[in-house]
Amino acid sequence: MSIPLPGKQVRGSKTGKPIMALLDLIGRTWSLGLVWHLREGPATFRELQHRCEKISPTLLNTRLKELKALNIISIAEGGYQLTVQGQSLIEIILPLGQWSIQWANELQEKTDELN
Amino acid sequence: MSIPLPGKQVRGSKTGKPIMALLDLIGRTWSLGLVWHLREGPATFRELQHRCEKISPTLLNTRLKELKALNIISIAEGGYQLTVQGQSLIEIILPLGQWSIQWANELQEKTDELN
DNA sequence: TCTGCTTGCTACAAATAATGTAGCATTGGG
DNA sequence: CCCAATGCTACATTATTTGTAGCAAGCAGA
Repeated sequence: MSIPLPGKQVRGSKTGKPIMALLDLIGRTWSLGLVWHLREGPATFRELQHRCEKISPTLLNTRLKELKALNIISIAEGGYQLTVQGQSLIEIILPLGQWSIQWANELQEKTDELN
Repeated sequence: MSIPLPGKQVRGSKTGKPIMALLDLIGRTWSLGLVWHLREGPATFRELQHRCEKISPTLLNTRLKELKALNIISIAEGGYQLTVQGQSLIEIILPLGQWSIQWANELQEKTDELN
């Protein structure tokens, strides 16, 4: 799969509108999960495999390359880490943690109602 | 692919931590894109195909079912639309629009520097 | 009622992407 | 020199996505 560069054709947009490039990126297996896990701090390749619980090294490497190319993560001593841009992205996304908990609760209630 | 129900095993978490269920969902092709497009208002099946520019009806239907089951969208007269929860999700995600524009600019600058 | 259209969706084969396992090259002790 | 750990590639298997065709149902007009 080619890297979803804004300005180039991406999934969902012939003209590569930035938001569509981003949604294309995010819509790839593990890509946001990786960013999410890097929130805890820099990590080596094997550490990332561990944080993700289960991800093939093949795909991990593919995603790392994409995210690097798109300037969301970088590699340094200590391992992979979020760039400044990556951090600003994670800040937007952070509330999803809380949201998901509430969502899980309401789904639970809904299921309970049916019993 | 089974629906990523919080509490069940999902990609990235054996115990189905809500955030992992959510990231699993979001990491599926088109799923966030669909939500994004519904932001503009309710849409019929064919209208959604149109908004997405290019999505196979097979997948569209699959995603719609998932999102319905997870209570993020619902169907009514006028077509598919965001539920209250779907709306609160979109509100979190809305800033991505702005973020992506800035991101695209900075990527552009980076590329320019190399020339 | 007989078209002729639109809509929502399914079928299914072909193309692409993700997984899992094995393992190799490199680095850093001891 | 030997051992262990790390980063990563190879590659076959399996799963997901796409693309095209087309059908059943509903509706409007003649």
